[in-house]
Amino acid sequence: MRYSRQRELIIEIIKGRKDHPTADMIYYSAREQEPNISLGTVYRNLKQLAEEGVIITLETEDKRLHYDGDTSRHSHFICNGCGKIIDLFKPANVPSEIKYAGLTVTGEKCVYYGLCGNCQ
Amino acid sequence: MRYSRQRELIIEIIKGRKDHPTADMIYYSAREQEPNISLGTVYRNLKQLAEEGVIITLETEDKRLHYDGDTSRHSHFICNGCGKIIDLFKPANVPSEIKYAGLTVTGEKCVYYGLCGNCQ
DNA sequence: CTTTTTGCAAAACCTTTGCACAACC
DNA sequence: GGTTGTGCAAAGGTTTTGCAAAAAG
Repeated sequence: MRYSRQRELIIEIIKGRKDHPTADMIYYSAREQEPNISLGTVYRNLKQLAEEGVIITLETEDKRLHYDGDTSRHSHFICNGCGKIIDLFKPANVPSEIKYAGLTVTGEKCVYYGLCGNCQ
Repeated sequence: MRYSRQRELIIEIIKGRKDHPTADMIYYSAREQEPNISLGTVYRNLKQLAEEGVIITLETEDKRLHYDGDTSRHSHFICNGCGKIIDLFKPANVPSEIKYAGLTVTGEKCVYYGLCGNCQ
């Protein structure tokens, strides 16, 4: 991966926020500093960065991919009221059933749904 | 929700298989018994059934929604090799961090990624 | 008879891609 | 200079929707 100003900016944006933005949120944010950046470039870089493991993707019920700059092992909570995504740094335990089934686990994505403090 | 032949068929298809099909897989399966059923009808019913809690949705990295007729509490394993989705009936534990954060959990979706027995 | 559901086709939506040009090394 | 990345616009794939007709109760 070569250096590119656009990619650095995208990485900086994602790593600098904790709200798990979608591609177009990142696009609009990027345009503030780089007015000519295109949506295609944003998508291309996000895909590449996710494949390289620099960032993480979060598949949610809103059908849009969310991105997370924090690659440490953690889970997420999504509020059914306001849609906010909250990091949970105590990840779920891998079910013991997995070893009996002969499966090798290399990653996990656990999402908890419910209501946040403001919404209940 | 009124009775409809098409909806009954869709429910029967989903509840009758354990492979977590996508909308179009269900559509093709449904057409075998109901040749004139439309994709729109399948999508409309799947959405409705998921909202009513009759079936469950699974958001995966392949960007297509998968449906699960088993609504009991369980997790999933997705093989990075063959894409197969395997049920894990020992669900993950809810992280204790949740209660400290003032969150109320009403649901969870845990997906484990790795390789199944055939792919490693 | 009123309301819900359907089939069809078009639209909406998010994401990917082809291409010529620019940037990187 | 060869390769990778960009901007733009068009295309792709999945899901939703408007509408008139059909089915349900």
